[in-house]
Amino acid sequence: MQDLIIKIYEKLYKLYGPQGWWPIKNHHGTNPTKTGATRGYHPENYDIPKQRNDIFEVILGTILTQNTTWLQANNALTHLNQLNVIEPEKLLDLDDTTIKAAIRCAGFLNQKSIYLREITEFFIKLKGRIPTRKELLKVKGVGNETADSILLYAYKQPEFVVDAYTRRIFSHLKIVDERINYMKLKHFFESNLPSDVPVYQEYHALIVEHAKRYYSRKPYEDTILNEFSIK
DNA sequence: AACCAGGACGTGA
DNA sequence: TCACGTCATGGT
Repeated sequence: MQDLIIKIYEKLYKLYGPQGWWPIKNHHGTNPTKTGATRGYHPENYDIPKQRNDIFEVILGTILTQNTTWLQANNALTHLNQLNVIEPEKLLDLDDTTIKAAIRCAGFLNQKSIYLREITEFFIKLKGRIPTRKELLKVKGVGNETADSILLYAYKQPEFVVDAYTRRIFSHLKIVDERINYMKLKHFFESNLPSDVPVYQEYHALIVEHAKRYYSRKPYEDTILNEFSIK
């Protein structure tokens, strides 16, 4: 099984190459081969984010992209950037109406405006310390995937990120049950991979990239990974 | 015109 | 624990 999970990773990596997640606005690298590419990707640079505000920006992005496309989340981030509030203290100074107008394009503006405040207050209280997963899950608006995304992409901690695409692909290949819950699927990957941050970062990004192409609408016709299908 | 998008929360079995 | 409705905008 370990062999299978690694082989799928290698196949996807050869197909799409390094993805350069998580995109950062003020990073000017681009990856022109990406579908729907926006600026900010930094393939093969696993040292990003480093600055406090860049870490903060990744965290804002994890909230904003919940159940929406990255394009819309990125537009919301652009608006926040224009307001010069991709800095925790400044974001808290901004009134609710302005925040909602800025993030409106990412959907769920009422709850996300609350979530952004909650995670921002939490971030400030950390004073640079890396949060635990349990701490993150206590923050309103941070569920399993967002917590793992923050840990893996903002803080470079070896926490595998699972999303709807992950379950869709691997259950379609009959490797896992389609009703497997988040934590079991997460542990499935973590127990079948070396605990390596760049690998975790790339694997999740590659899954998203592959799923966007072949798993957005039924019937799923994945001829690329078909060779790995069990039975 | 329905369906989907890099989910989370509250509720009731 | 698990299933379900709700939250909202924008693209296909």
